[in-house]
Amino acid sequence: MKNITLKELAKQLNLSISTVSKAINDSHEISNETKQKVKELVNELNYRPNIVAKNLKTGRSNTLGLIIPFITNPFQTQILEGAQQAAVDHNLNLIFMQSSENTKLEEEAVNSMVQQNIDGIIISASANTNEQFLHKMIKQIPTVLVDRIDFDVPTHRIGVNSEKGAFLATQHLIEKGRKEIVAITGKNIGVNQKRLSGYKKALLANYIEYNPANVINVEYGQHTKDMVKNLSIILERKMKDYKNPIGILGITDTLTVNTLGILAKLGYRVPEDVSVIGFANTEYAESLNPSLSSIFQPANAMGYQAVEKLLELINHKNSDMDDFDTLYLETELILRNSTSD
Amino acid sequence: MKNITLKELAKQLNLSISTVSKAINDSHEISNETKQKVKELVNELNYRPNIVAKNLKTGRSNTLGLIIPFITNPFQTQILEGAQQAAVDHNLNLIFMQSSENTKLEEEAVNSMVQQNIDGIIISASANTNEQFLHKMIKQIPTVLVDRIDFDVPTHRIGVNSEKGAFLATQHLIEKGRKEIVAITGKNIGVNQKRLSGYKKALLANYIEYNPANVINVEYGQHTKDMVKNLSIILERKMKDYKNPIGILGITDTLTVNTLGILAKLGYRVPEDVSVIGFANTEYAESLNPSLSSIFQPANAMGYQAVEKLLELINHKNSDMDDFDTLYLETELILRNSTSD
DNA sequence: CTGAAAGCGCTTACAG
DNA sequence: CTGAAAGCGCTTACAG
Repeated sequence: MKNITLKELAKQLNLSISTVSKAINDSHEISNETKQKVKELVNELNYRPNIVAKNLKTGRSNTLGLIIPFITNPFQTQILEGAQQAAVDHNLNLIFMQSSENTKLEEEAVNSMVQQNIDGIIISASANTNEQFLHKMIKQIPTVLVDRIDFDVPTHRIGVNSEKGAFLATQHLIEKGRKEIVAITGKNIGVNQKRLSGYKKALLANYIEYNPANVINVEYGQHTKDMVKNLSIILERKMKDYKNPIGILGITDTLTVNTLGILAKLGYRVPEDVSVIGFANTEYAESLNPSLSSIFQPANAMGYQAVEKLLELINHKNSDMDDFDTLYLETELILRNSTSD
Repeated sequence: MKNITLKELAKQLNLSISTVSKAINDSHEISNETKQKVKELVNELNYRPNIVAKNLKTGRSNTLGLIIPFITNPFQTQILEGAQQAAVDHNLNLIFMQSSENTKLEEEAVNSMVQQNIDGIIISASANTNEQFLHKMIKQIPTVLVDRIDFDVPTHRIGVNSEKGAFLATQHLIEKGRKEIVAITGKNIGVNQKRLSGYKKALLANYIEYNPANVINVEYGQHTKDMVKNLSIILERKMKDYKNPIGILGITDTLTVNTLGILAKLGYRVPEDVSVIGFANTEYAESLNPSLSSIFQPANAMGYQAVEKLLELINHKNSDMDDFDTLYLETELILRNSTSD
């Protein structure tokens, strides 16, 4: 089954390749009559232009890249889903790579994508990424930051209004009469700052003094298992020092859901002893133990808009832009059993 | 920042383009001395071959496609993860599309991928796909079936030993003294047959008569919400007819996890009244309500091997093969609280 | 309105 | 061992 090419069409129609090409692309230079004839044959033979050849000619690959820490993280899966949808809508391909929260793998992912002539990259930076690296990356290839955007770099950034989400969640814990409000964060994640700031502001607004001992900072390394073990040890040690009832704010999906599992193992009752709320986008929140109150983030929309912002960047590659957008999408508080007693 | 090309290298080295190309590809025709010089400049200028041009020349896109029903389904995410890893390891790109369990979208996905000169496709067929469609697809483009493989089509298929998994899980429920063993399946999913067969064989092995009323068949359509509602109504109606304690076998991730949520809402105690085990790959099994016993499937390995089988197919495109492999990877029973009382 | 020609960046028979 | 030439399938200035 040989592929039909312009050459073949031209031959059958007794026209030149250029004319056929223009007819297919609806150029104004071509007569309607010719266009008509060409299109008929295109349909009859089911001609499909060779996109690789087109790409070579136009110098683009029509492919975008997405780099995220863990595809199996449901929140990040949703970012991917949104980005993929946007790619389809814009007739582009999307490939993704995982950094596994490892800066070295992350760098390799960027290099590999650059090497493949990817048109641009959307990145949710891994836990220990430094700004230096992102600066370098942005010079190499059009880049948009997504979700983990607390970096001072000259490009578009699409995130979530984490501060407000954290504020509302903390406020909710306080209203539920929690004597101690604990925040669980992952070391060096680009979302901590804003979320902690929301947490602190809520304390302030309720005349509660901020206590650094109430912020638990977990190594957020390569293996979730190690992280869970660490968190487990820390929680076991610290929980008894806190005044009951306790309220916990989880800073990421992974931290929040695993906190539930750990508390169950340690024998704490949720929400009676400890109520838990966190940034969590899992579809399964309803089936968790207990069903989990969460700050829902529009991950899907974030992925989608990141693609659109990236396209803006790619299309204005040459005109030097120096005003970049930072979008903060709104979160939503979804209350379930883990905070209702 | 203009890209370095072979032409540029050739000019700087006072060599022809062909020689440079051959030197870079380590052709035996080229002297070591020349290779040396070329490679030095390659490193110095950080030359990266234009993959698009290479693809045009070789007639391949070096891109594979994966079509799955729902990327947000953790099990399918793992298939994607494995496939992506394999793609990276083989220096290929992977793109994916979602069918949303909709045969029309599925067909569009295939068309779109074919149009883009994808080298081959891995597909986990959506719930109502008919064999006819797959036969047609296989003629168009190298195709490998993954996970949902109960179709009689001439190509490689990579699945899981579902029958054995279902057998062991059912056996486990029986050993736990469950008076009634209920299976929850989704209508027209390509994995039902084998799993139900394992279920039936376990009954048989324990001298329990198979009762069709114990197989709940849910519409497995586009929206999970609708599915949950349906299942909820059916369970509410049927559960009281069954003899306690009941054992439930869930045929998919989605069905199993949602069954837990529904039972909780209906006020059934798990595992006291109803114990639940199912095919489920969620990372969060530990944190479910209660922690979920499951038949773990090597989804990741399935995705990985599907890519390798697809490459076999692509590389032997011309030699007509007529013996195709069907691989059944082994499952693993992981027991947690939802079946332990 | 149509077509001949150049070129995107590479590979690979073929000649020398 | 090196190089000139053709060609992958397309687009697009340019000429007529």
